[in-house]
Amino acid sequence: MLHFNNSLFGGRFQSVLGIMSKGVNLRELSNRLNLSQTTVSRALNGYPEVSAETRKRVAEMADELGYAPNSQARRLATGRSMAIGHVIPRSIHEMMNPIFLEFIAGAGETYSKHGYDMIISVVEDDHEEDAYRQIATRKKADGVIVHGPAADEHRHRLLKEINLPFVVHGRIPGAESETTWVDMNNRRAFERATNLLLDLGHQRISLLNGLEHMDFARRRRKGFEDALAARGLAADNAIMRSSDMTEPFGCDNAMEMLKSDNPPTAFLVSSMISAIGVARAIGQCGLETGKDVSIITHDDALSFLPNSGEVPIFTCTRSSVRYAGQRAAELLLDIIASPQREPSSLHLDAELIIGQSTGPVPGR
Amino acid sequence: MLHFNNSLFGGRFQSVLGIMSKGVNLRELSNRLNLSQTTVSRALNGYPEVSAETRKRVAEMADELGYAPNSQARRLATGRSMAIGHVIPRSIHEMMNPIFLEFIAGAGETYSKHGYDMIISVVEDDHEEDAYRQIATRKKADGVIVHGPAADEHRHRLLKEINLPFVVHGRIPGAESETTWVDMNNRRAFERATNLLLDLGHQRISLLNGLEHMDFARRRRKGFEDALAARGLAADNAIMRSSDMTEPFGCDNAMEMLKSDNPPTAFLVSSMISAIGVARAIGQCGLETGKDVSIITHDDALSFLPNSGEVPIFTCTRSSVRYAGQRAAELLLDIIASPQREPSSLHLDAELIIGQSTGPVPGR
DNA sequence: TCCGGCATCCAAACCGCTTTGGATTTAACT
DNA sequence: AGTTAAATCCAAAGCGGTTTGGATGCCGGA
Repeated sequence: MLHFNNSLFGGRFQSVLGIMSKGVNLRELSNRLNLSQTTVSRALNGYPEVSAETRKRVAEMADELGYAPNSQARRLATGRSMAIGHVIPRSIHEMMNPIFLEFIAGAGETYSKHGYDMIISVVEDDHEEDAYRQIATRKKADGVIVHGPAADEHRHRLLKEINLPFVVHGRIPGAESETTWVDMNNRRAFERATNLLLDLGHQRISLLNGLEHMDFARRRRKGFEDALAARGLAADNAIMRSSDMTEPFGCDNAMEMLKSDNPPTAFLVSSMISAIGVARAIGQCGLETGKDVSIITHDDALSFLPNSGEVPIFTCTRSSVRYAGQRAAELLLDIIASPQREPSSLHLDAELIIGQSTGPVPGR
Repeated sequence: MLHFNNSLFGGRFQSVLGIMSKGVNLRELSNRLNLSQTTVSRALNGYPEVSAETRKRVAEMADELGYAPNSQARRLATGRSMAIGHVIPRSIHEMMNPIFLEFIAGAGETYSKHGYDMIISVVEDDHEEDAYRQIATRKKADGVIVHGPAADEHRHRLLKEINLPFVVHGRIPGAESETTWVDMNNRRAFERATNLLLDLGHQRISLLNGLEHMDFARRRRKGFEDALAARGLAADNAIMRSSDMTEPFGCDNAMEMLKSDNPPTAFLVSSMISAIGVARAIGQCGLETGKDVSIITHDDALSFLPNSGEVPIFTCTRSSVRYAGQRAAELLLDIIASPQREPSSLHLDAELIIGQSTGPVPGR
């Protein structure tokens, strides 16, 4: 009688009758084929020094036995972890924003297309540096994406020091030429948006911006101010706000301003989510969006907030972050594949799309 | 003159003057200490058969050299990948929803607290099964979380077959007792919400539900219908909709119904996002939310859509998905740590919170 | 006939860690 | 003094792949 020692199957032995597959390793596979591990490995990985016939045999047996190489072993042997890291500090993650998610989704598509894994670590703020160091020394990932660069960003220095390939989503002021990044043209987009409002006769425009210690928000503000300045106007701090881009942020501030002595006739908003809040405030004041008060928002093309249709709800500057995610991931994989060649950064342009939320300034 | 061969440093040699750390492995470390790898490994991992003094020496040298064990090697040796997988099929991910993100955020906290990595794979719909199989055979993760169970769910069978530990976010109908899950009481929550509306005199209530091939949406609908039935009322298909929970879904449908001959006086909505849409529609019809028309929504406590304050904007049933994520992750880690002991599932209760969006039916 | 070259395939080293199965030393007990 | 037990430490064998450096056999050309 046959004696089965369970441990032979690595403890994964499941049923004598069932397919007991899913447990073979390279050694067993090569034994079954009467070939060396070398040959089998090469056959499977498409190396040339293996005859077509052998390769076929190997392939067939491999999938008959349900063989798939153990990731850890392969990673150890090759020295590549085949994974990309995304570290998100608590502070960002407290306000876990959908834009991040959408970016991740895009990047994830690219990764899986290229056989890479995506690993995400949420860490305490003061452990962020640690997290990157660990990724590098423990070889957890072959590269990382840097999210949400601040105005006084420093992570890129660390990453260069520890020699961990990276791509920035956004731009690091002062380091544009020495880093690879994917960003949209924030300044230009907000400049155009502002010009549109100015053309419609609006002179008193409120800016509801993202957190201005972030680079993107600074650029947007600059675009806004540049456009005003070009027409000899100055921004009024009384109607500019900066915060996490939540719905209530939009509503509360809009409400307050609309009720003030000198209310804005238009709002330029950094996110659809807050723009929805602004629209709510306008409604609650008994006013009509696009008629009494105009709104232009930036639209990241989030999937759960579609702003499409023949005439979109919101007039907006639109740029797909998901697309940015895809491309950023591609750039990163490029860098990893050939570290010598400097891939060029990517400057995405936002479209300016006219929707229902803008109209000429009332009483003009 | 000293001749430095870069490859000696694994190519990671950076500067003769700088700390050229971050490259040592266990062997080098043990050489420096004149100890065996065994002893060093044990010292570092807290095994008892090492003297306190030695342990201290090891620890000091380790962090002087910036030693950290290579993850892949450790994983290969221990057979545990120290990672949890989340596979998200395209179809879900197309509509990459914020609820998922928030859950992930919660789970991520737990993982990092326990030294686990989180790996996310976005896959084509027809490769979902493959993805799970690969996770198991290639040992990519020690367990997975099953997201968004459908009414006719089958993934749990596969996972049991391939012996991959898992926890379900939500419940699998018919498999409640044989799987570990974390879910909120969807039926009860919607029943209570409906009762509240009925108590306020609303008789004609619209249900804007999530996709009803999903288990959670079915339960919610059941709660709604049960409450109606208990008062001898029947649900009217004309004012019930089911879809991805986007903003326009809420707005468009509410608009259509409000303009109909027999409009609802209240809406029961499955997500804040759609509820915002409903509120917009109400405003556009010149009506007032909470006075002319009532809304109760489910609130997943998404960070970018806070619905708090003294009197929250929306009356809601609230349950934090982030918390669910934390707990689901904990359960999963428990299962992995001690596979024999069946951890109990977790049934979260949603709070019913009165906000500004409900009021007695007009004209009562 | 002999040799170089090509096409195939293999044995063994290696990746960096954990862990088994002792070996050695020291302290403690008869 | 002679054993025994406890405390430390180590050599070497995995874990499951990839990759280097040949070995072997077969062919055509000189």
